[in-house]
Amino acid sequence: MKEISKSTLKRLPVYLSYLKGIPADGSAYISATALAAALDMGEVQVRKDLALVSSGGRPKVGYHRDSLISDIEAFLGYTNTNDALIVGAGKLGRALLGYSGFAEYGLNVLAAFDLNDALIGTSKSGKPIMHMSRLEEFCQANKVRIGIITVPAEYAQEACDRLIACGIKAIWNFAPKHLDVPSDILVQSENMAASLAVLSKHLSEQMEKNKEQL
Amino acid sequence: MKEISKSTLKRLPVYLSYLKGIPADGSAYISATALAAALDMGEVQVRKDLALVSSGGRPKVGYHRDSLISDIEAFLGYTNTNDALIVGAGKLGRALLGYSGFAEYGLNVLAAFDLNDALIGTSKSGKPIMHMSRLEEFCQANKVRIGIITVPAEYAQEACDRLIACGIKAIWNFAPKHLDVPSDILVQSENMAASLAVLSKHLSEQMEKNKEQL
DNA sequence: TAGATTGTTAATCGATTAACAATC
DNA sequence: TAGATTGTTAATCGATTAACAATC
Repeated sequence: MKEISKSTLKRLPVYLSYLKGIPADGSAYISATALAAALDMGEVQVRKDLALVSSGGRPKVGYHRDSLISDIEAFLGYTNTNDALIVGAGKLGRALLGYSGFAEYGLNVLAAFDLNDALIGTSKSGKPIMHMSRLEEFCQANKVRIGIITVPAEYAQEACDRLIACGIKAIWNFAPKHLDVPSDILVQSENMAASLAVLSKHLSEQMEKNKEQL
Repeated sequence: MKEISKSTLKRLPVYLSYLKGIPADGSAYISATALAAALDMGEVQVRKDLALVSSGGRPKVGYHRDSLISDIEAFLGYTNTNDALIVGAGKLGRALLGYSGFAEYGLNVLAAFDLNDALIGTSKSGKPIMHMSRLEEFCQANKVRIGIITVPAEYAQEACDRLIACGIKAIWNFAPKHLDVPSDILVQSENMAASLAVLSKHLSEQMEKNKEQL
């Protein structure tokens, strides 16, 4: 199989969610051209991306929608479920703990952990919030492969180190902090600050443009 | 001023948060080299990024930390505060409504809106949750410039259209859905599915490697 | 057959990296 | 002065786009 670029990897779930959202009463087939038009993307780019994960494309017809969905899901590894736990049961941590939509991506969040005794117990979602002291024990009892970090920035590295010591191989980091990890561990940082920078710059540029027009 | 690339724009907040986290009792100066080392980045890249937003770099000394922070903030437009509102007061919407850390990025979330009467009132954060029918009125009374969408995917386009009709120029979209907007409106999508794809692929690749070793 | 579509090969573009000159 | 650092110019790399051949 050809190497896949990170940009392609990030576009695949976009295709996937669009494909899943198509009403079932329509055609069973969809072309890369149609996908590109619906998502405002270059059609060559879409075609190339799809070619990397599926060989089901037929000239004049396109891709069979359901097969394409399966191919993308298989490629992304959504078919094996990944058990995860959350470190930090603050607002964001609890929101993620209660979010049921992750199952669609093969992500199964088992529990959240926190130092604050007031939070320990069961959340509204029915999933347990446990004390940090039970983290190691829990990891050994369950095959947890993903750690989600939603603690304040100053505790993020510590949380990260403990997760790695527990044998976790991939970290989804929501703390605005760079994490130092061994090279075999993947850190995926959800960089809200970066998004805000893009928004903020757009608005300040627009304000400048308005000034110029006066 | 030179054109700035989107990749640079997204790295600037990373530098910013690192700079802010440096204890004040250390040196007042920091070099691009040191920044690069701390954040695991290329030092030429950091130097080039910083040169775009600040001219305070001095050979052998580096940048004055506080001035560099100011320069980055000014460049990103964090000095003007942007008023924002949230559409969708579900778990994620309420988590964002209650998050106090956005002020640091010049983002001021005023209120959340929802169709569900049970949610209307005041959230724990002290900020109001209002009925969607009052959206237009609220936008006219306040200078809202950013709309944050946290509704389910199927309502996202509708929410987006209403926000644009209210005069909003930038949208931060948490719904897993592509939004169609006029060209002068900026949509920044927080693509959690993309992050999950990266995590999932990493784990499935690692599993394959383990198999090969048998 | 003609036309829509796929998939591939070549060209372009943009961003990163390397090399180096300038400065304190 | 020597060395650390900045900032710039040139080379490389990777991803996107364009052109085109293949297919049903």
